[in-house]
Amino acid sequence: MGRFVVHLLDKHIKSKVQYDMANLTKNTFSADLIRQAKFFKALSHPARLSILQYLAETKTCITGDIADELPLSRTTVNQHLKELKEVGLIVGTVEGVKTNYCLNTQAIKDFKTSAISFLGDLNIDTINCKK
Amino acid sequence: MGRFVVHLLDKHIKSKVQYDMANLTKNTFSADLIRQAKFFKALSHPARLSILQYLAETKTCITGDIADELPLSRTTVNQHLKELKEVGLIVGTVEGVKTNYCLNTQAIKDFKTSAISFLGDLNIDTINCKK
DNA sequence: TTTTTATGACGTAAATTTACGTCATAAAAA
DNA sequence: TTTTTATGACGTAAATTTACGTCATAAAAA
Repeated sequence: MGRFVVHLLDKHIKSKVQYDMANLTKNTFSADLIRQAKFFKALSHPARLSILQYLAETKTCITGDIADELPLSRTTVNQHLKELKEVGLIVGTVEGVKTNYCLNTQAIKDFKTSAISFLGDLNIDTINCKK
Repeated sequence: MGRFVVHLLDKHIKSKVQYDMANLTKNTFSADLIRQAKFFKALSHPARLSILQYLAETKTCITGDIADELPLSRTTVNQHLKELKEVGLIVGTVEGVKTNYCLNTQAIKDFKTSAISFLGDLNIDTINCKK
C-alpha cells in the first residue's frame, strides 16, 4: 500500500515519501501500545522520577524551586516538568509570578493500573525458557 | 567538590572537565532511581512492548522471526531485542544458527513489583491540587 | 514607579536513540 | 563439499533527548 504511493511519485520528492513511509510503518503499532510506551517514556529519566517523588513528599503543591533539589539547572528541570505535564502526570497552575506544580493523582493511578495490566499479561507461568 | 576540580585545571581540557562534571551531577541521583528509570526506559518504545507481548503469546521461545511480525527491519528488531536482553527482561539462547528469545518471567515480576511500589508511593490522597 | 524575581520561550551543542544496510561467520541443508 | 540461512557486529544518517544559557515578560516588592 505504501509501496503503491511510491510508484506514483518521482524522485525529487523521494525524501518526503520516505518520511511518510516512516510514519506509515510507525503507525502500524497499535495506538494503545504507543500510548503505553509514552507513559513508560515519561518515567524513563531519574530526574523525572525524582520530581514525582518530591511532589509526593511535599504534599503542598510546590513551585519550581524543585530545581534547587535536583542536580540540574532550572531550565533543564523545567523541561522535565513540561514532559510530565504533557503526558498528564502532573498539573501546573500559574499563581502570579509562580507556578505551582502537583501530582495528578488520578492519572498516576490510571497509569499504574494499565502498567500492572500490561506486565501481568506477560506473566504466563507456562513459559519454560531454559529447558 | 566538582567546582574544586575545575579550579585546578586550565582551559585546554575544559570540555573534558565539563564531561566529568556532567557525570558527577548525574551520579547525584540515587542508584535506585537510576535503576528504576532504566527499566521504564526499556519499555518506552512500542516495538519493545510489542516484542514482549509477542513472546508472551507464542509461549514457546521463538527465534528472530519476531521481525516478520513487526513493521521494522530485522536489524532494528535485533537492536530492540538487545536492549531488552541487556536490562534482563528477556533471555536469548543460541541454538545452532538460530537464537531463541524468551521472557525472563522472574525479572518481569520483579520489575512489576518495584514499579507498583514506586507508583504506589506517589498516590497520597492528601494531595489537593486544585483547591 | 522602579527594581526584583520567577517563569517559560527559544536556541544550541553534545549525546543518545532509532532505523537500516552491509558484511563476516557459523552451522544446516543440498 | 558447496550453498543457504540466521545471526549479530559494525557503521551511519536522521531524529530525538538532555542540559544549559540568554531573553523577554508579567507580577511582586521596594
